[in-house]
Amino acid sequence: MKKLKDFQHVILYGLVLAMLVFALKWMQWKFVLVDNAIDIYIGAIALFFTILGVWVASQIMRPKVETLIVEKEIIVQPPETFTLNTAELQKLNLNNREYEVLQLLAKGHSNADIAANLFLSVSTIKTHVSNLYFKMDVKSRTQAITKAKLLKIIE
Amino acid sequence: MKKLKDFQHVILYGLVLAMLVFALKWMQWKFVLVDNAIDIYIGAIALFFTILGVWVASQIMRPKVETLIVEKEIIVQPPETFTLNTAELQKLNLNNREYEVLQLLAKGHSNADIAANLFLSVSTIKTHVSNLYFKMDVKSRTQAITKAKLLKIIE
DNA sequence: TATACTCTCATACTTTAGTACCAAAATTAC
DNA sequence: GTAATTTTGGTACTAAAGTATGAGAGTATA
Repeated sequence: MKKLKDFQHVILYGLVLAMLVFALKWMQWKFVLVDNAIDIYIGAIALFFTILGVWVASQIMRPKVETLIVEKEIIVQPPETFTLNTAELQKLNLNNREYEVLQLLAKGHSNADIAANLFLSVSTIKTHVSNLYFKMDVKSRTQAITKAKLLKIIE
Repeated sequence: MKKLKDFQHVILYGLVLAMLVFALKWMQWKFVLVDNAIDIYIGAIALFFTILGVWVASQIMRPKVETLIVEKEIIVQPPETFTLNTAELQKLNLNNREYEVLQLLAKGHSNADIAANLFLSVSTIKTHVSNLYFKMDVKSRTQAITKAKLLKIIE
């Protein structure tokens, strides 16, 4: 995908070449080229066109693209990095139901809410909650929530 | 800081040039150059040396360096920062005592505990707690804790 | 089969939490 | 100083939480 700019140099070069040929022709008419000087003449032509070639090359050549990677720090809020502390959870030795109840408890639900949610009676929830407190060594639901969050056994 | 490799091309070019001058000299001896053909001859020389110049330049010249900056994003984890959401706290319009009570509440204390802690009667705590619930639009201490932590108005 | 454990539910009771309403100091703002 | 707000405290009541105890049904497990 060469651009027009590249071709402009070629056209320019072509014009310069034509002008030089014309100049040469003119010189032939004006001055009699000495045979012995033909080598110098040819050499001058060669030198001139070589320099011209170099110049053309310098204009045409594609620039080399150097990729510079700049590291940019962006602070990202960790997307809820909650890692369940299974070790602590195992220590408490809660059964499935008790753990379920604990999770609902921590969400701010009442015993009645939890009972409705799990399709159980309030009595059952009370039993689970009491056992939960005993195992967690707490005396109220607020303490249970605080401790559970501290131990990272619930979100 | 040109390398030896760059000079090799110059040397090569010099050799080619010498060879061509020699070839030209030889041609002058072998064939009689027709005067009329001098233009074509000169043109050929010019064309050849131009191409040679371009080639040599392309080999020697340092390419133009265009720097392309690519930003690479690096994710940085912020180190566990609790930032009090003062905006949300102001919205709730809690007074000092209510906020104090809320903080103790969230630690799992009972009304009696809070009363003892602040040297107040349980009645006062109850009043504060009730007002607190009204302002926070909750119906129990567990909900208050959950909401307070969600809004980041307490640690 | 017996045992241990889980899960369920109930009754009776005590304690705590929460609501409603009132009111008196203390502090702050106009 | 007066008004508004905060802080305090009380009584009376209802609702919910929590304890203690017992017990039946189901499920693993030795």
